Amino acid sequence: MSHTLGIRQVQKQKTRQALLDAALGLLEEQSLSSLGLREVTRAVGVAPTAFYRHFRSTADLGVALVEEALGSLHPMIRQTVSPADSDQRIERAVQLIAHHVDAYPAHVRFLARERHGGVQPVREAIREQLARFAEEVKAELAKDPESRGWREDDLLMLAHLYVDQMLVTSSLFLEAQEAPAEERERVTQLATRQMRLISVGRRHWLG
Amino acid sequence: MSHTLGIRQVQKQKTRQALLDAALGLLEEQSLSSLGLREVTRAVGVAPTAFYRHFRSTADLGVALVEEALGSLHPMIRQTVSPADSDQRIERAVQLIAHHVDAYPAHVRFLARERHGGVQPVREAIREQLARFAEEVKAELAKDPESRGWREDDLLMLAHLYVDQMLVTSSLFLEAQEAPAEERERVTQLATRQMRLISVGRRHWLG
DNA sequence: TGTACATCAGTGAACGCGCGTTCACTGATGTAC
DNA sequence: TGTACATCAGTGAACGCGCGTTCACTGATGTAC
Repeated sequence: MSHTLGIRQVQKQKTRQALLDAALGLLEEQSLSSLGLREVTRAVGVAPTAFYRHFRSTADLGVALVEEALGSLHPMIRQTVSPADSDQRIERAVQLIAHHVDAYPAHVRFLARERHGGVQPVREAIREQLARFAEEVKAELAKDPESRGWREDDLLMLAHLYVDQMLVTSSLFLEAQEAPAEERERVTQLATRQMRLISVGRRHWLG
Repeated sequence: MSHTLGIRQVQKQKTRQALLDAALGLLEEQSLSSLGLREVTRAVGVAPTAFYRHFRSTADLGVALVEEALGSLHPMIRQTVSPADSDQRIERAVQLIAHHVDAYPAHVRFLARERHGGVQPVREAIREQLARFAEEVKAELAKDPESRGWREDDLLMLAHLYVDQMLVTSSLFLEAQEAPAEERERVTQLATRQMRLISVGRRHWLG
């Protein structure tokens, strides 16, 4: 006996998703703190007042976008960082990032923009998600034999370094999105070597 | 025979600076893309139309703020990164960053916010300044005996890694600005160890 | 199955408000002689 | 030094416009019997 949503619920979810999609599109060229509620409803084709049936404010919508952009990414990150030969793991990670930026450029741009943006609840939501990523990366790194003898806080420090580096790399791919393949390859090489340098540091960290 | 500015020029510069200062203050709690021209002039106490005597638009004012925030920092960076014992250099850099964030928190916040913000000319201005920093850091690193045998593009890759790491560290100090000394010390330790790990990677990069 | 009532997603008019920009202006400062 | 004119930073009124929010509403969907 499966629980199906009623017609009303289904339609409501559709409208909500349309508002999120429209907002994300509009945010390619501005920040959340200047996004207008009427702008969003106009893009969807509903009355301005319909907005309030789904979100309290554009800040509230922003928090929902953070969940949409990062919530489903945890399993992927875990798998990407799971133990393997160092160079393999790095190649895997860089490919994952390149692919993800290609598939969801607007989400990536939104995160880069609002991580330090003008809307406090959204900054906070992103900060929380990134902290979760760091914890998850730490847990995977801890499985490596290489991590024997490491202090807990040093492992977390390293995990944050990797997470930040992934975000830097995402921004680079995003900027190179419209560029010729040659430029994109240059970014791939740069990102790979930066990750490698960090991994070399990791290998020689103790003693 | 020194050239002194006339009364008119001096007064104009004062008003211009007041506009920049007021804007920077208002930007602590919002992004440039939502900053209003009238908001700024109201904070200064001049008529809205006076704004146009100094800037074409708030985007134009933003570009001026980038220059103010980063333009004078080049000599300091150069000196901080100039050759020295690795641990000394890292300590110097972290102290410089902590001190700079304390002295100019609004400028630092502005840069973090607008680096990926919604105003294209401002993003571009920040990008250019950061590329200059990376080139300057690269030039200092090249002086180290440790850099023998390094390819030019690997040196620049490393320089970018250090510059990005400085920005990450600035954001951490900014978030910890109101926090107790204990938390600030924790940030100092974290930043120091991250820089050290990168430096260890550098030392073992070749071979 | 049919009926009577409740729910609630989306509507549309209305509001007061602050916005960016235009324009002709004023009066202190600067300059030429 | 004094006079006559030019410059130009800042003014203040006016404009049309889009904003967020309120409110009572409509009519399709849901529920109880």
